[in-house]
Amino acid sequence: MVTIRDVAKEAGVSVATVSRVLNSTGYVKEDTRVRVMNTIKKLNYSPNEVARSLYTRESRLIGLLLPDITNPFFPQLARGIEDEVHSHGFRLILGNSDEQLEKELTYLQTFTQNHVVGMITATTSLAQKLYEGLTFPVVFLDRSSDQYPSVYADGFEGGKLAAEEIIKRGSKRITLIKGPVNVKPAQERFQGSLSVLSQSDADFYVLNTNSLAFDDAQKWAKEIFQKYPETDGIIASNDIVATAVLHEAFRLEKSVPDDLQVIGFDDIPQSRFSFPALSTIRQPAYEMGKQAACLLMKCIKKEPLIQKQVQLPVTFIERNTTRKVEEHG
Amino acid sequence: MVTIRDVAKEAGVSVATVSRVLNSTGYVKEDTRVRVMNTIKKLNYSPNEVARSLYTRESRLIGLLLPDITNPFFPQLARGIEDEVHSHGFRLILGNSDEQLEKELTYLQTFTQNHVVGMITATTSLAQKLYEGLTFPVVFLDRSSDQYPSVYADGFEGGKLAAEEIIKRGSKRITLIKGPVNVKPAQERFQGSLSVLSQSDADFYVLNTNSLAFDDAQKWAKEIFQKYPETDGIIASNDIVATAVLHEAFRLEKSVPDDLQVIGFDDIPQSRFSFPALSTIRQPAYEMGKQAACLLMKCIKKEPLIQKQVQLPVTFIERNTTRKVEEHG
DNA sequence: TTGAAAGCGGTACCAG
DNA sequence: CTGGTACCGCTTTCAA
Repeated sequence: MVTIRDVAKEAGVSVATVSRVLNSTGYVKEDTRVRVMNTIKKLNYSPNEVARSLYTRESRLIGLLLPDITNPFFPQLARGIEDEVHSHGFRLILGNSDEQLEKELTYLQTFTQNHVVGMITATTSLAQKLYEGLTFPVVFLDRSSDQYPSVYADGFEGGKLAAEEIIKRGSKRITLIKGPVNVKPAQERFQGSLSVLSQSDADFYVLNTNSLAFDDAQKWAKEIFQKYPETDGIIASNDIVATAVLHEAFRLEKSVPDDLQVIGFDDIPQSRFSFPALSTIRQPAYEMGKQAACLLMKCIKKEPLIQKQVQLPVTFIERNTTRKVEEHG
Repeated sequence: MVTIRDVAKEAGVSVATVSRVLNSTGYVKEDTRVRVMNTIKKLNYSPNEVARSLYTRESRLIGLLLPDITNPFFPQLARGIEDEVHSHGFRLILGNSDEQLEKELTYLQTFTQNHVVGMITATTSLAQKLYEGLTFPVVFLDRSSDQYPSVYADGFEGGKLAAEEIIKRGSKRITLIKGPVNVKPAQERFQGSLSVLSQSDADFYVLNTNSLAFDDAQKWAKEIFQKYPETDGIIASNDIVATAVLHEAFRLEKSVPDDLQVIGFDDIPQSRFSFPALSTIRQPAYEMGKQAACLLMKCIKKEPLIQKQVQLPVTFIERNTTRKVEEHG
């Protein structure tokens, strides 16, 4: 491995000088700068980030904590983040928390030990105080925080939108699936939908659930049609759950959207592929990731934050699990 | 930040001793070991990985290079890897290459500069010589290599299987979509299918393509039905492409699987959600990730490799885009 | 069984 | 403008 000392010797200068040209700090005569640059190229030298990091107490690494990369919503976030930070010369350490406090702690420690310059977290942590001792900036993604900069979609509005659209399209006996209590975005949507439903003249039934996984959702789906067979509209916690509902409806030979409307949440890439193609409330995942990364970049560069909270709009994506409504009906 | 010196002072020993208890190396009297452990806990000390890494020239980081985390096949790989390496105390630095040589190089440098202990790559790099100068072990995933340990599914066999199944189920005029030439696994499948088709009595048409993205695939799909409208069986490069084909078939009101059979490749999670549910050749992605990580762990621990090449079997997943065949027909 | 001290490969202060 | 050198926090000889 070629070190800064090798370069210095070869170029006939001191390590201090090499360091200066490397970082473009202090004064270096143009001649020597060029000479050093050449030896660097000649020796194919690239500075040891670890050594640099030890002294400066900062790496070029950024921690990214996600609930589960296998959930199709998160790769989009991750990619938005990567594209942004990569262009600033930063790289990502990735962790999956599975919404478990213990794993989250593990990664917080990893990030600290490796001198990350900042982190982005999209995981639960009802206990925000976990983040208090940290020596680097934190951005919350997909969930809001009063204390920390955060980027999130307007879940409450999304929930309202879902309820409004399903009512507007004629459902009268609506099932509202309440997501896990510890998943904050799911609760916000739930509250949004609830606020609309409670003021509407539709009957509705709230189903408590404790996960957003497909296999679990299949059970909820069965339960819904058993307990509330006359339901003609289902607002699901997310697109995965909605898809499970769709499957069960198909199995029971319910006609979607004529007898039953279904609305999801997220607009994950595969939602357009389901049958019927899923109507859903879209969160701009890639954009959210990108914005979170931008916010973090600003924190790192100590630039003032114009706004700490970035709330991105959600939109209703009309596909085929909801009925058409005549605009001038 | 509390350092090893703080612990040493507090415990009334030298830093050398603290280091010894930290790493369980050398002799330490039980009394002092306990005392040191207690102060560590009391001070909530956790060693600085960067400093450690500088001296040992090894971090606890592993590089993971993927083509694109947004492609649903890869999160599964990533998760398999993460679960395995996490249990050994390692963490991941994640990079997307987009199959671009330049980005790949960037990450190779990042990994080197950060002293990763090893890396797993699932990206193209026709230029395997890129990896030759590396000072840490490399495992190839989803593609095979003669020189490096690698984990991959049997693409050639998978291609054969797809062709056999579609023929067995009655397609006579088959379209074979040839994936991008620089994506090796796609080419292996292609060759596998080709070998079967060329020996069968089916007519077939080969469509050249240069990407595996959905939006591009929609164009190929249109092209297929234009150029070869009488086709009654399509073997797609992967599930994404197959889904695009399905969409176009639906638009043209082709009846699947009665008039047209479609087979995909990968069995990404959403394939069961498509309509009709996609028949496909399954690659055990999570398992592949896990195996690759195991292999890397062995390389890192310098344990002998029983086998350098791990080839995992592919299986035909029969769903609804292929016809049923009576077993004793 | 323990401690002193020499690095690991950079950065940055201070002197010249 | 340039060089010498003291760190950054940890590991590992070598002596005691």
